[in-house]
Amino acid sequence: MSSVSIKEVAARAGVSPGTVSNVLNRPEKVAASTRSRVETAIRELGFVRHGSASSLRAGHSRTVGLSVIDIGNPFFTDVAAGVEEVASERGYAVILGNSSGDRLKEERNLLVFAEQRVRGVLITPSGPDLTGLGQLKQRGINVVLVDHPAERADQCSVAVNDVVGGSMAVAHLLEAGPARIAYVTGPLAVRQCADRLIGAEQALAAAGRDPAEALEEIEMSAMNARSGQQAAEKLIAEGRLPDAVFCANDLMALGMLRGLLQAGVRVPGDVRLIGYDDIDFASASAVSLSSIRQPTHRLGRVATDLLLDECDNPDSHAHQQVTFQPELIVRESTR
Amino acid sequence: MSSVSIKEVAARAGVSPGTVSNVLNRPEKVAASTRSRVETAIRELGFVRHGSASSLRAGHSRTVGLSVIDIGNPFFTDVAAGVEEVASERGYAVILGNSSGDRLKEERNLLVFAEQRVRGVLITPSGPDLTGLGQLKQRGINVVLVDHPAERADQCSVAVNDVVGGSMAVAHLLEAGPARIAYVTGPLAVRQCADRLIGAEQALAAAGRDPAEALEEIEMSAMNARSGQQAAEKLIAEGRLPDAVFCANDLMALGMLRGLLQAGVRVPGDVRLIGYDDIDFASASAVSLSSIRQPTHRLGRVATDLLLDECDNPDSHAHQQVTFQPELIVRESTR
DNA sequence: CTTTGTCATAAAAACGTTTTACGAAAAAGG
DNA sequence: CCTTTTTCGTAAAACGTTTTTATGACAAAG
Repeated sequence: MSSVSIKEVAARAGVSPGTVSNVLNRPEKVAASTRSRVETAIRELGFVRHGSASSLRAGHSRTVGLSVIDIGNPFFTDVAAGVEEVASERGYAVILGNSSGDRLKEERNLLVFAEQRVRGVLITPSGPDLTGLGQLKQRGINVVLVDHPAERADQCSVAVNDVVGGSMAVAHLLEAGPARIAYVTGPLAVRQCADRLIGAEQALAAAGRDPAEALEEIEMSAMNARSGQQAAEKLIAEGRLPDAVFCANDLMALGMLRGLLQAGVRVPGDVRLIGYDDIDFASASAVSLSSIRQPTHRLGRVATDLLLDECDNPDSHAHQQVTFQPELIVRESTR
Repeated sequence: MSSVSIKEVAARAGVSPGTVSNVLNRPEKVAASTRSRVETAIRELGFVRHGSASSLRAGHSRTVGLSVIDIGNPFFTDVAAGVEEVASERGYAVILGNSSGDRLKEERNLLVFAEQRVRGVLITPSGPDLTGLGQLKQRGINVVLVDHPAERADQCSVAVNDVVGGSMAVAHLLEAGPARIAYVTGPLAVRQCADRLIGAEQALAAAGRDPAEALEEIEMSAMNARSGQQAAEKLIAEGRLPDAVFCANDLMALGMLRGLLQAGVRVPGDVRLIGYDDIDFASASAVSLSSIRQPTHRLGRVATDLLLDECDNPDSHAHQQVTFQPELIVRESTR
């Protein structure tokens, strides 16, 4: 109720409102004695700056929007944690939006962000169509793509090379000798899934094998543990187990692991298994899971650094498309 | 850049700015013909309401703050997903803060919320000291406690009965006959951990056993898979394995499971194991984990419903302290 | 002792909405 | 046909900041 304004602070400190604003925003512009007088007044009155008034007048807020595909996936959770860290350090608030892979929901999120006049948006697009983002940029809202390389040089992006990751995974599976491999994936319309497949095929080709023959694709609609287990049941029902399985993410790999073990298939004895993302639970499962590690937390941090740099230094800012390299983590499931 | 204001919409529709505002906020107050004229003008110009200006004048924003203890824990992730769903449905934006169990960080979050003049705050307090929340309420910001029962009747809260949950877990472990049980927990200063211990002791007492003798407490500083595995190593090093282990959350239980299996201890053969939270990964692990399920998603949804009801109907709103009951989920690890 | 320049502060005008008080026109009532 | 009520719109005043321009004091320069 009792909202104390800059005016009351000014009155108590015996200065004008403008001076209080200067203390808040350009402390160096005001004499040390007045400054400390104002500061104690602020403390005594428990004044908190009114963000809306501030951003209305200043023309920009101290918030960023974060739109992710699935907040339930540890991958995105780690990214979000990194984003929150940096934003918080630099005095920005994070507005969270969960698109659930739904284009409509994603657009609703962007509308909310626009209404809040966020300073910038961090987004993992749910699909290949980025028109909505162009509109944001027209409105002066900066955009950084997360886990999605920018096609054009006029914007920042952070991503991890999924082709390389897919290649690493399959090359590792082939180390044990020629093998028939199943690639269990989410929708191939999802860029990450498609890129990992390309990498897998490259690795097979490099080993002198024909992908069409040595690689079986199993495309599921969801990318969670349940769908991984369903894929396992399908493989078992068909009766011809592959020598190795590469899952497009760890959630699916964990489901696959469970399905295989339940059916009495030994991992890695009968089937070698590798996942993707290296989520915490990958190492905690009973047969610890080999995986492709992505620098998730760092992804979030760097994306936010880029975004806030763009916001705070619009002139000197140079757009960057950062690509990280994934890392192979070998554990029991492929030993 | 091109920020179109309500004025330009008004000009194009041939009405006054006030009328546009009415179309936006009280559509029933304006004649159908003018309304549609205004609406097409809005569409044609791509007008988006300026949230800051709106909340400055109206005195309240359409945002809520969410402060959680660990966004990396699937428990909180599920809660957050529920919160985001409801908020989004009702046109509110969610500002996310991660306290990491750090009191200072939590206060910084609350300050940010206050600056943004959020309509309300959803918070899982990181400790027993709730003074910071009192200040918020003085400022007219509604507060709903999440996973923490309110002590006083003047505010809303949603929680799950942790005493009952702890009791359920241990009673279930005792079904197989008298057993020596280890309770592997996070800091007992955390209410949830302490309550689950109380429940555990009650269950033992009800079975006619002396808790001091039949229950060993192992208190770890963190509540993740790593600390669970450390606890397992400690138990094994000491050489006297309990008959059953109750872990204060599933992350610790998964670590415990891994530690035990690696040492050749059979689960549930040698040691029966139960966790808490029933996170997705509990059922996906190779020896699927018995657990105490909490309605996490629902917790988030109900909390947000209560908060927004309090915001939108301050007069008719009746404070509620909702307590859910947990549910025992039996899987392989205790069969 | 004047003039010039510097600097801290004051005063006032924005920012884009919502809201209040009020008028005009239309509908209802006699 | 004249009142009374109702409906629909307008104009203008907020909301709490930031920012620009103006002002006055005081020091340095002449």
